[in-house]
Amino acid sequence: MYIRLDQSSGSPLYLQIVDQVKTMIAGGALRAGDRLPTVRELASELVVNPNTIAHAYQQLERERVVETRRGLGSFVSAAEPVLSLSARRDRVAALLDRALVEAHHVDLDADEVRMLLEERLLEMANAEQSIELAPSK
Amino acid sequence: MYIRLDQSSGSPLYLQIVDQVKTMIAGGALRAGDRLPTVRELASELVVNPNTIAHAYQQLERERVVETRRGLGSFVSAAEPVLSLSARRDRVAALLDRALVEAHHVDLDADEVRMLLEERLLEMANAEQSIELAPSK
Amino acid sequence: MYIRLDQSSGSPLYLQIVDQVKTMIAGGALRAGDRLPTVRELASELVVNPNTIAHAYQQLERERVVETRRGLGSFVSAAEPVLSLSARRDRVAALLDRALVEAHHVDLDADEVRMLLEERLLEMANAEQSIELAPSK
Amino acid sequence: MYIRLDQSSGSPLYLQIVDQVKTMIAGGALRAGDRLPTVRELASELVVNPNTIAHAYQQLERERVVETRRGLGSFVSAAEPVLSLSARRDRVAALLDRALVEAHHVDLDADEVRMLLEERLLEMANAEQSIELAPSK
DNA sequence: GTGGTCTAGACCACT
DNA sequence: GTGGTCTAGACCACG
Repeated sequence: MYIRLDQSSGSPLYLQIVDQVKTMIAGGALRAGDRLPTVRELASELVVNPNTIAHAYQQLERERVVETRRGLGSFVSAAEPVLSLSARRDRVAALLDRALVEAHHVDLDADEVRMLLEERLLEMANAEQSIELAPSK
Repeated sequence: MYIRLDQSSGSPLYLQIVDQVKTMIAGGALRAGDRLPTVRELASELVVNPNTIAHAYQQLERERVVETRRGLGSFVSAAEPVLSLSARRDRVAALLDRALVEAHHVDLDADEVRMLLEERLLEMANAEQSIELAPSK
Repeated sequence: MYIRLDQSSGSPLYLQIVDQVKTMIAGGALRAGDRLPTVRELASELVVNPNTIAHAYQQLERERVVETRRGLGSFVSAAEPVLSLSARRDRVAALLDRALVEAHHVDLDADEVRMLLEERLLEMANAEQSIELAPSK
Repeated sequence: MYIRLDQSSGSPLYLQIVDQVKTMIAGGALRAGDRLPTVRELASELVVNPNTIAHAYQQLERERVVETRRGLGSFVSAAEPVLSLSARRDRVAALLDRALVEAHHVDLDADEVRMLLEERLLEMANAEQSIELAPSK
Protein backbone atom coordinates (compact mmCIF):
# COMPACT_ATOMS: atom_id res chain seq x y z
CA MET A 1 0.00 0.00 0.00
CA TYR A 2 1.49 3.26 -1.09
CA ILE A 3 -0.13 5.85 1.10
CA ARG A 4 1.43 9.28 1.31
CA LEU A 5 0.44 11.84 3.88
CA ASP A 6 0.94 15.56 3.56
CA GLN A 7 1.27 16.87 7.09
CA SER A 8 1.06 20.48 5.98
CA SER A 9 -1.90 20.30 3.63
CA GLY A 10 -4.45 21.36 6.21
CA SER A 11 -6.69 18.44 5.39
CA PRO A 12 -7.06 15.87 8.20
CA LEU A 13 -4.65 12.96 8.09
CA TYR A 14 -7.38 10.38 8.66
CA LEU A 15 -9.31 11.70 5.65
CA GLN A 16 -6.21 11.55 3.47
CA ILE A 17 -5.95 7.88 4.37
CA VAL A 18 -9.64 7.21 3.75
CA ASP A 19 -9.47 8.92 0.37
CA GLN A 20 -6.37 7.08 -0.74
CA VAL A 21 -7.74 3.68 0.23
CA LYS A 22 -10.94 4.42 -1.64
CA THR A 23 -8.94 5.52 -4.65
CA MET A 24 -6.90 2.34 -4.61
CA ILE A 25 -10.10 0.33 -4.64
CA ALA A 26 -11.65 2.45 -7.37
CA GLY A 27 -8.47 2.20 -9.41
CA GLY A 28 -8.13 -1.52 -9.02
CA ALA A 29 -5.01 -1.43 -6.87
CA LEU A 30 -6.98 -3.04 -4.05
CA ARG A 31 -9.57 -5.75 -4.71
CA ALA A 32 -12.43 -7.28 -2.79
CA GLY A 33 -11.04 -9.51 -0.06
CA ASP A 34 -7.60 -7.90 0.04
CA ARG A 35 -6.31 -7.38 3.54
CA LEU A 36 -5.28 -3.91 4.70
CA PRO A 37 -2.15 -3.46 6.82
CA THR A 38 -2.78 -3.62 10.53
CA VAL A 39 -3.29 -0.37 12.38
CA ARG A 40 0.12 -0.66 13.99
CA GLU A 41 1.96 -1.51 10.79
CA LEU A 42 0.49 1.41 8.92
CA ALA A 43 1.00 3.75 11.88
CA SER A 44 4.70 2.97 12.04
CA GLU A 45 5.06 3.13 8.27
CA LEU A 46 3.43 6.57 8.08
CA VAL A 47 4.96 7.76 11.37
CA VAL A 48 1.62 8.67 12.79
CA ASN A 49 -0.24 7.88 15.97
CA PRO A 50 -2.11 4.54 15.75
CA ASN A 51 -5.29 6.30 16.86
CA THR A 52 -5.22 8.24 13.62
CA ILE A 53 -5.09 5.03 11.56
CA ALA A 54 -7.80 3.47 13.69
CA HIS A 55 -9.94 6.54 13.09
CA ALA A 56 -9.48 6.17 9.34
CA TYR A 57 -10.32 2.45 9.39
CA GLN A 58 -13.45 3.09 11.45
CA GLN A 59 -14.56 5.64 8.92
CA LEU A 60 -13.98 3.16 6.08
CA GLU A 61 -15.94 0.54 7.96
CA ARG A 62 -18.76 2.94 8.65
CA GLU A 63 -18.96 3.54 4.91
CA ARG A 64 -18.95 -0.24 4.29
CA VAL A 65 -15.78 0.03 2.24
CA VAL A 66 -13.88 -2.41 4.42
CA GLU A 67 -14.91 -5.05 6.92
CA THR A 68 -13.05 -5.78 10.09
CA ARG A 69 -12.93 -9.37 11.27
CA ARG A 70 -11.86 -9.63 14.88
CA GLY A 71 -8.38 -11.00 15.24
CA LEU A 72 -7.84 -11.26 11.50
CA GLY A 73 -7.63 -7.69 10.30
CA SER A 74 -9.47 -5.41 7.90
CA PHE A 75 -10.50 -6.54 4.44
CA VAL A 76 -11.82 -4.79 1.38
CA SER A 77 -15.58 -5.43 1.02
CA ALA A 78 -17.18 -6.45 -2.22
CA ALA A 79 -15.87 -3.66 -4.36
CA GLU A 80 -17.67 -1.30 -6.68
CA PRO A 81 -16.87 -1.68 -10.38
CA VAL A 82 -13.49 -0.24 -11.23
CA LEU A 83 -13.50 3.25 -12.70
CA SER A 84 -13.38 3.78 -16.44
CA LEU A 85 -10.15 4.96 -18.00
CA SER A 86 -11.50 8.46 -18.55
CA ALA A 87 -12.72 8.70 -14.97
CA ARG A 88 -9.30 7.67 -13.74
CA ARG A 89 -7.66 10.23 -15.98
CA ASP A 90 -9.99 12.91 -14.67
CA ARG A 91 -8.92 12.30 -11.11
CA VAL A 92 -5.25 12.67 -11.95
CA ALA A 93 -5.95 15.68 -14.18
CA ALA A 94 -7.71 17.48 -11.32
CA LEU A 95 -4.63 17.10 -9.14
CA LEU A 96 -2.31 18.14 -11.95
CA ASP A 97 -4.42 21.26 -12.32
CA ARG A 98 -3.82 22.17 -8.71
CA ALA A 99 -0.09 21.82 -9.25
CA LEU A 100 -0.28 23.97 -12.36
CA VAL A 101 -2.22 26.69 -10.56
CA GLU A 102 0.46 26.79 -7.91
CA ALA A 103 3.18 26.81 -10.57
CA HIS A 104 1.52 29.83 -12.16
CA HIS A 105 1.49 31.68 -8.83
CA VAL A 106 5.13 31.02 -8.05
CA ASP A 107 6.06 31.88 -11.61
CA LEU A 108 7.38 28.52 -12.81
CA ASP A 109 6.88 27.91 -16.52
CA ALA A 110 5.79 24.78 -18.38
CA ASP A 111 9.32 23.53 -18.90
CA GLU A 112 10.15 23.82 -15.27
CA VAL A 113 7.01 21.87 -14.37
CA ARG A 114 7.96 19.18 -16.89
CA MET A 115 11.41 18.91 -15.34
CA LEU A 116 9.93 18.70 -11.86
CA LEU A 117 7.56 15.98 -13.03
CA GLU A 118 10.46 13.89 -14.35
CA GLU A 119 12.34 14.43 -11.13
CA ARG A 120 9.38 13.31 -9.02
CA LEU A 121 8.73 10.30 -11.28
CA LEU A 122 12.31 9.17 -10.77
CA GLU A 123 12.10 9.74 -7.04
CA MET A 124 8.89 7.76 -6.77
CA ALA A 125 10.24 4.92 -8.86
CA ASN A 126 13.19 4.69 -6.48
CA ALA A 127 11.00 4.84 -3.42
CA GLU A 128 8.78 2.12 -4.81
CA GLN A 129 11.74 -0.11 -5.51
CA SER A 130 13.16 0.26 -2.05
CA ILE A 131 9.78 -0.66 -0.62
CA GLU A 132 9.55 -3.74 -2.82
CA LEU A 133 13.06 -4.77 -1.87
CA ALA A 134 12.30 -4.42 1.81
CA PRO A 135 11.12 -7.57 3.53
CA SER A 136 7.36 -7.75 3.06
CA LYS A 137 5.43 -8.12 6.28
CA MET B 1 -16.93 35.53 -8.36
CA TYR B 2 -18.15 31.99 -8.42
CA ILE B 3 -16.86 30.34 -5.32
CA ARG B 4 -18.38 27.13 -4.09
CA LEU B 5 -17.76 25.77 -0.64
CA ASP B 6 -18.09 22.16 0.32
CA GLN B 7 -19.05 22.32 3.99
CA SER B 8 -18.64 18.58 4.41
CA SER B 9 -15.33 18.04 2.66
CA GLY B 10 -13.20 18.19 5.78
CA SER B 11 -10.89 20.68 4.12
CA PRO B 12 -10.96 24.06 5.90
CA LEU B 13 -13.34 26.58 4.37
CA TYR B 14 -10.73 29.31 4.29
CA LEU B 15 -8.36 27.07 2.31
CA GLN B 16 -11.10 26.23 -0.18
CA ILE B 17 -11.51 29.95 -0.75
CA VAL B 18 -7.76 30.51 -1.09
CA ASP B 19 -7.45 27.72 -3.64
CA GLN B 20 -10.38 28.90 -5.70
CA VAL B 21 -9.17 32.50 -5.81
CA LYS B 22 -5.74 31.26 -6.92
CA THR B 23 -7.37 29.12 -9.57
CA MET B 24 -9.37 32.06 -10.89
CA ILE B 25 -6.21 34.15 -11.13
CA ALA B 26 -4.19 31.40 -12.79
CA GLY B 27 -7.02 30.83 -15.25
CA GLY B 28 -7.28 34.50 -16.08
CA ALA B 29 -10.74 34.99 -14.59
CA LEU B 30 -9.18 37.50 -12.19
CA ARG B 31 -6.43 39.84 -13.37
CA ALA B 32 -3.84 41.98 -11.60
CA GLY B 33 -5.56 45.01 -10.16
CA ASP B 34 -9.03 43.46 -10.01
CA ARG B 35 -10.86 43.99 -6.77
CA LEU B 36 -12.08 41.02 -4.79
CA PRO B 37 -15.54 41.08 -3.23
CA THR B 38 -15.53 42.68 0.20
CA VAL B 39 -15.21 40.42 3.19
CA ARG B 40 -18.79 41.09 4.23
CA GLU B 41 -20.20 40.61 0.73
CA LEU B 42 -18.51 37.27 0.23
CA ALA B 43 -19.38 36.18 3.75
CA SER B 44 -23.07 36.76 3.20
CA GLU B 45 -22.93 35.21 -0.27
CA LEU B 46 -21.27 32.04 0.99
CA VAL B 47 -23.18 32.09 4.27
CA VAL B 48 -20.13 31.87 6.46
CA ASN B 49 -18.74 34.07 9.19
CA PRO B 50 -16.90 37.18 7.95
CA ASN B 51 -13.88 36.13 9.99
CA THR B 52 -13.54 33.05 7.81
CA ILE B 53 -13.35 35.18 4.68
CA ALA B 54 -10.94 37.56 6.37
CA HIS B 55 -8.75 34.60 7.26
CA ALA B 56 -8.68 33.51 3.63
CA TYR B 57 -7.86 37.01 2.40
CA GLN B 58 -5.06 37.37 4.92
CA GLN B 59 -3.61 34.08 3.76
CA LEU B 60 -3.72 35.33 0.16
CA GLU B 61 -2.13 38.57 1.24
CA ARG B 62 0.70 36.76 3.00
CA GLU B 63 1.37 34.78 -0.16
CA ARG B 64 1.45 38.08 -2.06
CA VAL B 65 -1.43 36.91 -4.23
CA VAL B 66 -3.56 39.89 -3.25
CA GLU B 67 -2.80 43.27 -1.74
CA THR B 68 -5.18 44.86 0.67
CA ARG B 69 -5.43 48.60 1.08
CA ARG B 70 -7.01 49.67 4.31
CA GLY B 71 -10.39 51.20 3.78
CA LEU B 72 -10.45 50.28 0.11
CA GLY B 73 -10.54 46.53 -0.17
CA SER B 74 -8.43 43.68 -1.53
CA PHE B 75 -6.93 43.65 -5.01
CA VAL B 76 -5.20 41.03 -7.12
CA SER B 77 -1.49 41.71 -6.83
CA ALA B 78 1.01 42.04 -9.65
CA ALA B 79 3.99 41.35 -7.42
CA GLU B 80 6.62 38.85 -8.37
CA PRO B 81 7.21 35.93 -5.99
CA VAL B 82 9.36 36.47 -2.91
CA LEU B 83 10.14 32.82 -2.28
CA SER B 84 13.47 31.37 -3.25
CA LEU B 85 13.54 29.21 -6.36
CA SER B 86 13.96 26.03 -4.37
CA ALA B 87 11.07 26.88 -2.07
CA ARG B 88 8.86 27.54 -5.09
CA ARG B 89 9.89 24.25 -6.66
CA ASP B 90 9.14 22.44 -3.42
CA ARG B 91 5.59 23.74 -3.37
CA VAL B 92 4.88 22.56 -6.89
CA ALA B 93 6.71 19.27 -6.36
CA ALA B 94 4.53 18.49 -3.35
CA LEU B 95 1.40 18.92 -5.46
CA LEU B 96 2.86 16.89 -8.32
CA ASP B 97 3.57 14.13 -5.84
CA ARG B 98 -0.08 14.06 -4.86
CA ALA B 99 -1.02 13.68 -8.50
CA LEU B 100 1.54 10.92 -8.98
CA VAL B 101 0.32 8.99 -5.97
CA GLU B 102 -3.21 9.25 -7.38
CA ALA B 103 -1.95 8.08 -10.77
CA HIS B 104 -0.30 5.10 -9.15
CA HIS B 105 -3.47 4.25 -7.26
CA VAL B 106 -5.60 4.32 -10.41
CA ASP B 107 -2.93 2.46 -12.37
CA LEU B 108 -1.86 5.15 -14.83
CA ASP B 109 1.77 4.94 -15.88
CA ALA B 110 4.37 7.68 -16.32
CA ASP B 111 3.61 8.20 -20.00
CA GLU B 112 -0.08 8.66 -19.38
CA VAL B 113 0.71 11.25 -16.70
CA ARG B 114 3.05 13.06 -19.09
CA MET B 115 0.30 13.17 -21.70
CA LEU B 116 -2.22 14.43 -19.17
CA LEU B 117 0.21 17.15 -18.11
CA GLU B 118 0.57 18.36 -21.69
CA GLU B 119 -3.19 18.33 -22.08
CA ARG B 120 -3.71 20.40 -18.91
CA LEU B 121 -0.94 22.82 -19.87
CA LEU B 122 -2.65 23.43 -23.20
CA GLU B 123 -6.04 23.80 -21.55
CA MET B 124 -4.75 26.37 -19.09
CA ALA B 125 -2.98 28.36 -21.76
CA ASN B 126 -6.18 28.43 -23.80
CA ALA B 127 -8.34 29.44 -20.87
CA GLU B 128 -6.10 32.39 -20.11
CA GLN B 129 -5.90 33.46 -23.72
CA SER B 130 -9.61 33.26 -24.46
CA ILE B 131 -10.26 35.60 -21.57
CA GLU B 132 -7.60 38.02 -22.75
CA LEU B 133 -9.17 38.11 -26.19
CA ALA B 134 -12.69 38.56 -24.81
CA PRO B 135 -14.00 42.12 -24.74
CA SER B 136 -13.26 43.61 -21.37
CA LYS B 137 -16.32 44.85 -19.60
CA MET C 1 9.60 32.76 28.74
CA TYR C 2 9.55 36.37 29.72
CA ILE C 3 7.17 38.10 27.39
CA ARG C 4 5.79 41.48 28.28
CA LEU C 5 2.82 43.00 26.52
CA ASP C 6 2.09 46.68 26.33
CA GLN C 7 -1.69 46.80 26.06
CA SER C 8 -1.67 50.52 25.32
CA SER C 9 1.09 50.69 22.73
CA GLY C 10 -1.21 50.56 19.72
CA SER C 11 0.91 47.80 18.23
CA PRO C 12 -1.08 44.55 17.92
CA LEU C 13 -0.58 42.14 20.80
CA TYR C 14 0.10 39.21 18.51
CA LEU C 15 2.91 41.14 16.77
CA GLN C 16 4.45 42.05 20.10
CA ILE C 17 4.56 38.34 20.90
CA VAL C 18 6.01 37.48 17.49
CA ASP C 19 8.76 40.08 17.86
CA GLN C 20 9.68 39.02 21.35
CA VAL C 21 9.87 35.35 20.44
CA LYS C 22 12.10 36.22 17.49
CA THR C 23 14.28 38.35 19.76
CA MET C 24 14.65 35.49 22.23
CA ILE C 25 15.71 33.15 19.44
CA ALA C 26 18.14 35.63 17.91
CA GLY C 27 19.62 36.26 21.35
CA GLY C 28 20.04 32.59 22.05
CA ALA C 29 17.48 32.44 24.86
CA LEU C 30 15.51 29.98 22.76
CA ARG C 31 17.28 27.35 20.67
CA ALA C 32 16.27 25.14 17.78
CA GLY C 33 14.11 22.33 19.09
CA ASP C 34 13.02 24.16 22.25
CA ARG C 35 9.33 23.96 22.98
CA LEU C 36 7.32 27.14 23.34
CA PRO C 37 4.74 27.43 26.12
CA THR C 38 1.38 26.03 25.09
CA VAL C 39 -1.16 28.43 23.71
CA ARG C 40 -3.32 28.12 26.80
CA GLU C 41 -0.42 28.50 29.22
CA LEU C 42 0.86 31.66 27.61
CA ALA C 43 -2.67 33.02 27.24
CA SER C 44 -3.35 32.70 30.93
CA GLU C 45 0.10 34.02 31.84
CA LEU C 46 -0.31 37.12 29.68
CA VAL C 47 -4.03 37.43 30.44
CA VAL C 48 -5.10 37.53 26.81
CA ASN C 49 -7.43 35.38 24.77
CA PRO C 50 -5.92 32.07 23.61
CA ASN C 51 -6.82 33.00 20.04
CA THR C 52 -4.41 35.91 20.25
CA ILE C 53 -1.54 33.59 21.19
CA ALA C 54 -2.60 31.14 18.49
CA HIS C 55 -2.52 33.97 15.97
CA ALA C 56 1.04 34.85 17.01
CA TYR C 57 2.18 31.21 16.83
CA GLN C 58 0.65 30.79 13.39
CA GLN C 59 2.47 33.88 12.20
CA LEU C 60 5.72 32.43 13.53
CA GLU C 61 4.95 29.13 11.86
CA ARG C 62 4.33 30.83 8.53
CA GLU C 63 7.68 32.57 8.80
CA ARG C 64 9.27 29.17 9.52
CA VAL C 65 10.48 30.42 12.87
CA VAL C 66 8.64 27.67 14.71
CA GLU C 67 7.18 24.34 13.73
CA THR C 68 4.01 23.08 15.29
CA ARG C 69 3.24 19.42 15.61
CA ARG C 70 -0.40 18.68 16.16
CA GLY C 71 -1.10 17.36 19.58
CA LEU C 72 2.43 18.07 20.76
CA GLY C 73 2.99 21.79 20.71
CA SER C 74 5.17 24.39 18.99
CA PHE C 75 8.93 24.10 18.69
CA VAL C 76 11.68 26.44 17.57
CA SER C 77 12.52 25.49 14.02
CA ALA C 78 15.95 24.81 12.59
CA ALA C 79 14.86 25.44 9.01
CA GLU C 80 16.78 27.69 6.71
CA PRO C 81 14.96 30.69 5.21
CA VAL C 82 12.68 30.18 2.24
CA LEU C 83 12.63 33.78 1.09
CA SER C 84 14.71 34.91 -1.83
CA LEU C 85 17.85 36.87 -1.01
CA SER C 86 16.36 40.13 -2.22
CA ALA C 87 13.20 39.64 -0.18
CA ARG C 88 15.30 38.98 2.89
CA ARG C 89 17.38 42.07 2.26
CA ASP C 90 14.21 44.12 1.84
CA ARG C 91 12.95 43.09 5.24
CA VAL C 92 16.14 44.10 6.98
CA ALA C 93 16.49 47.28 4.91
CA ALA C 94 13.01 48.40 5.97
CA LEU C 95 13.99 48.09 9.62
CA LEU C 96 17.32 49.84 9.04
CA ASP C 97 15.39 52.67 7.44
CA ARG C 98 13.33 53.08 10.56
CA ALA C 99 16.50 53.31 12.60
CA LEU C 100 17.99 55.83 10.20
CA VAL C 101 14.90 58.02 10.29
CA GLU C 102 15.09 57.95 14.06
CA ALA C 103 18.80 58.83 13.92
CA HIS C 104 18.01 61.75 11.67
CA HIS C 105 15.29 62.94 14.03
CA VAL C 106 17.58 62.87 17.04
CA ASP C 107 20.41 64.38 15.06
CA LEU C 108 22.88 61.50 14.98
CA ASP C 109 25.05 61.37 11.88
CA ALA C 110 26.08 58.42 9.74
CA ASP C 111 29.28 57.75 11.65
CA GLU C 112 27.46 57.62 14.94
CA VAL C 113 24.98 55.13 13.48
CA ARG C 114 27.85 53.00 12.17
CA MET C 115 29.43 52.96 15.61
CA LEU C 116 26.13 52.05 17.22
CA LEU C 117 25.69 49.22 14.73
CA GLU C 118 29.09 47.77 15.61
CA GLU C 119 28.26 48.07 19.29
CA ARG C 120 24.96 46.24 18.87
CA LEU C 121 26.55 43.54 16.69
CA LEU C 122 29.09 42.88 19.42
CA GLU C 123 26.44 42.85 22.10
CA MET C 124 24.31 40.34 20.23
CA ALA C 125 27.24 38.06 19.51
CA ASN C 126 28.15 38.09 23.21
CA ALA C 127 24.61 37.44 24.35
CA GLU C 128 24.36 34.38 22.17
CA GLN C 129 27.74 33.08 23.22
CA SER C 130 27.26 33.54 26.94
CA ILE C 131 24.11 31.44 26.76
CA GLU C 132 25.88 28.74 24.81
CA LEU C 133 28.64 28.61 27.42
CA ALA C 134 26.19 28.55 30.30
CA PRO C 135 25.40 25.14 31.78
CA SER C 136 22.30 23.80 30.05
CA LYS C 137 19.50 23.00 32.40
CA MET D 1 9.85 67.36 8.11
CA TYR D 2 11.14 63.92 7.25
CA ILE D 3 8.36 61.62 8.21
CA ARG D 4 8.38 58.09 6.86
CA LEU D 5 5.43 55.75 7.09
CA ASP D 6 5.61 52.00 6.91
CA GLN D 7 2.26 50.86 5.52
CA SER D 8 2.96 47.23 6.30
CA SER D 9 4.25 47.50 9.84
CA GLY D 10 0.93 46.77 11.49
CA SER D 11 1.23 49.81 13.70
CA PRO D 12 -1.36 52.54 12.97
CA LEU D 13 -0.26 55.26 10.59
CA TYR D 14 -1.48 58.06 12.84
CA LEU D 15 0.63 56.70 15.71
CA GLN D 16 3.70 56.51 13.49
CA ILE D 17 3.23 60.20 12.77
CA VAL D 18 2.67 61.08 16.42
CA ASP D 19 5.78 59.17 17.43
CA GLN D 20 7.97 60.73 14.78
CA VAL D 21 6.86 64.26 15.59
CA LYS D 22 7.56 63.64 19.25
CA THR D 23 10.97 62.24 18.38
CA MET D 24 11.81 65.27 16.28
CA ILE D 25 10.99 67.51 19.21
CA ALA D 26 12.91 65.35 21.67
CA GLY D 27 15.86 65.24 19.30
CA GLY D 28 15.89 68.95 18.67
CA ALA D 29 14.86 68.76 15.02
CA LEU D 30 11.69 70.66 15.89
CA ARG D 31 11.69 73.51 18.42
CA ALA D 32 9.07 75.35 20.42
CA GLY D 33 7.10 77.62 18.11
CA ASP D 34 7.99 75.78 14.89
CA ARG D 35 5.07 75.37 12.57
CA LEU D 36 4.02 71.91 11.39
CA PRO D 37 2.99 71.35 7.77
CA THR D 38 -0.72 71.74 7.15
CA VAL D 39 -2.87 68.66 7.21
CA ARG D 40 -3.29 68.79 3.45
CA GLU D 41 0.40 69.33 2.71
CA LEU D 42 1.48 66.41 4.86
CA ALA D 43 -1.34 64.23 3.53
CA SER D 44 -0.25 64.72 -0.06
CA GLU D 45 3.44 64.33 0.83
CA LEU D 46 2.82 61.02 2.63
CA VAL D 47 0.12 59.90 0.18
CA VAL D 48 -2.37 59.32 2.92
CA ASN D 49 -5.92 60.42 3.62
CA PRO D 50 -6.06 63.87 5.29
CA ASN D 51 -8.26 62.38 8.02
CA THR D 52 -5.32 60.29 9.10
CA ILE D 53 -3.08 63.36 9.48
CA ALA D 54 -5.85 65.23 11.27
CA HIS D 55 -6.20 62.31 13.64
CA ALA D 56 -2.48 62.43 14.41
CA TYR D 57 -2.51 66.20 15.00
CA GLN D 58 -5.52 65.91 17.30
CA GLN D 59 -3.67 63.30 19.29
CA LEU D 60 -0.61 65.57 19.55
CA GLU D 61 -2.81 68.42 20.65
CA ARG D 62 -4.55 66.27 23.24
CA GLU D 63 -1.11 65.47 24.65
CA ARG D 64 -0.24 69.22 24.65
CA VAL D 65 2.70 68.58 22.34
CA VAL D 66 1.42 71.01 19.71
CA GLU D 67 -1.07 73.85 19.75
CA THR D 68 -3.41 74.62 16.90
CA ARG D 69 -4.24 78.24 16.23
CA ARG D 70 -7.28 78.61 14.02
CA GLY D 71 -6.41 79.77 10.56
CA LEU D 72 -2.68 79.75 11.24
CA GLY D 73 -1.75 76.12 11.61
CA SER D 74 -0.23 73.87 14.26
CA PHE D 75 2.81 74.89 16.29
CA VAL D 76 5.16 73.05 18.62
CA SER D 77 4.33 73.94 22.25
CA ALA D 78 6.98 74.90 24.75
CA ALA D 79 9.18 71.89 24.35
CA GLU D 80 10.63 69.53 26.93
CA PRO D 81 14.37 69.64 27.36
CA VAL D 82 16.15 67.94 24.51
CA LEU D 83 17.28 64.38 25.19
CA SER D 84 20.81 63.65 26.32
CA LEU D 85 23.24 62.14 23.83
CA SER D 86 23.07 58.74 25.49
CA ALA D 87 19.26 58.79 25.48
CA ARG D 88 19.27 59.63 21.78
CA ARG D 89 21.70 56.83 21.11
CA ASP D 90 19.53 54.40 23.03
CA ARG D 91 16.55 55.14 20.83
CA VAL D 92 18.48 54.43 17.67
CA ALA D 93 20.14 51.37 19.19
CA ALA D 94 16.74 49.88 20.03
CA LEU D 95 15.68 50.13 16.40
CA LEU D 96 19.00 48.76 15.17
CA ASP D 97 18.44 45.79 17.45
CA ARG D 98 15.14 45.04 15.77
CA ALA D 99 16.87 45.10 12.39
CA LEU D 100 19.58 42.77 13.70
CA VAL D 101 17.05 40.33 15.09
CA GLU D 102 15.38 40.17 11.69
CA ALA D 103 18.76 39.81 9.99
CA HIS D 104 19.48 36.82 12.21
CA HIS D 105 16.20 35.18 11.29
CA VAL D 106 16.66 35.61 7.57
CA ASP D 107 20.25 34.47 7.87
CA LEU D 108 22.07 37.66 6.84
CA ASP D 109 25.47 38.08 8.48
CA ALA D 110 27.12 41.17 9.95
CA ASP D 111 28.84 42.12 6.71
CA GLU D 112 25.64 41.98 4.76
CA VAL D 113 23.96 44.21 7.33
CA ARG D 114 26.86 46.67 7.11
CA MET D 115 26.51 46.77 3.35
CA LEU D 116 22.77 47.29 3.61
CA LEU D 117 23.34 50.12 6.08
CA GLU D 118 25.68 51.91 3.67
CA GLU D 119 23.18 51.41 0.87
CA ARG D 120 20.35 52.87 2.93
CA LEU D 121 22.51 55.77 4.11
CA LEU D 122 23.25 56.65 0.50
CA GLU D 123 19.62 56.31 -0.47
CA MET D 124 18.48 58.53 2.36
CA ALA D 125 21.12 61.15 1.61
CA ASN D 126 19.84 61.29 -1.97
CA ALA D 127 16.22 61.49 -0.88
CA GLU D 128 17.05 64.31 1.50
CA GLN D 129 18.83 66.25 -1.19
CA SER D 130 15.97 65.96 -3.63
CA ILE D 131 13.61 67.23 -0.97
CA GLU D 132 15.85 70.19 -0.27
CA LEU D 133 16.15 70.96 -3.94
CA ALA D 134 12.40 70.82 -4.41
CA PRO D 135 10.58 74.13 -4.06
CA SER D 136 9.92 74.61 -0.36
CA LYS D 137 6.30 75.30 0.43
C1' DG E 1 -18.00 51.15 4.24
C1' DT E 2 -13.27 48.91 4.04
C1' DG E 3 -10.20 45.40 6.43
C1' DG E 4 -7.69 44.26 11.16
C1' DT E 5 -7.60 43.00 16.05
C1' DC E 6 -9.40 41.00 20.01
C1' DT E 7 -12.58 38.36 23.01
C1' DA E 8 -15.49 34.34 24.05
C1' DG E 9 -16.55 29.97 23.41
C1' DA E 10 -17.74 25.60 20.59
C1' DC E 11 -16.02 21.61 18.16
C1' DC E 12 -12.43 18.90 15.79
C1' DA E 13 -7.88 16.42 14.74
C1' DC E 14 -4.04 14.55 16.78
C1' DT E 15 -0.74 12.48 20.57
C1' DG F 1 -4.09 18.09 26.63
C1' DT F 2 -2.13 19.92 22.11
C1' DG F 3 -3.09 23.27 18.26
C1' DG F 4 -6.67 24.46 14.31
C1' DT F 5 -11.15 26.01 12.57
C1' DC F 6 -15.29 28.36 12.92
C1' DT F 7 -18.92 31.41 14.81
C1' DA F 8 -20.50 35.71 17.01
C1' DG F 9 -19.88 40.10 17.98
C1' DA F 10 -17.23 44.42 19.71
C1' DC F 11 -14.06 48.08 18.63
C1' DC F 12 -10.42 50.37 15.83
C1' DA F 13 -7.86 52.44 11.70
C1' DC F 14 -8.49 54.13 7.26
C1' DG F 15 -10.82 56.48 2.99
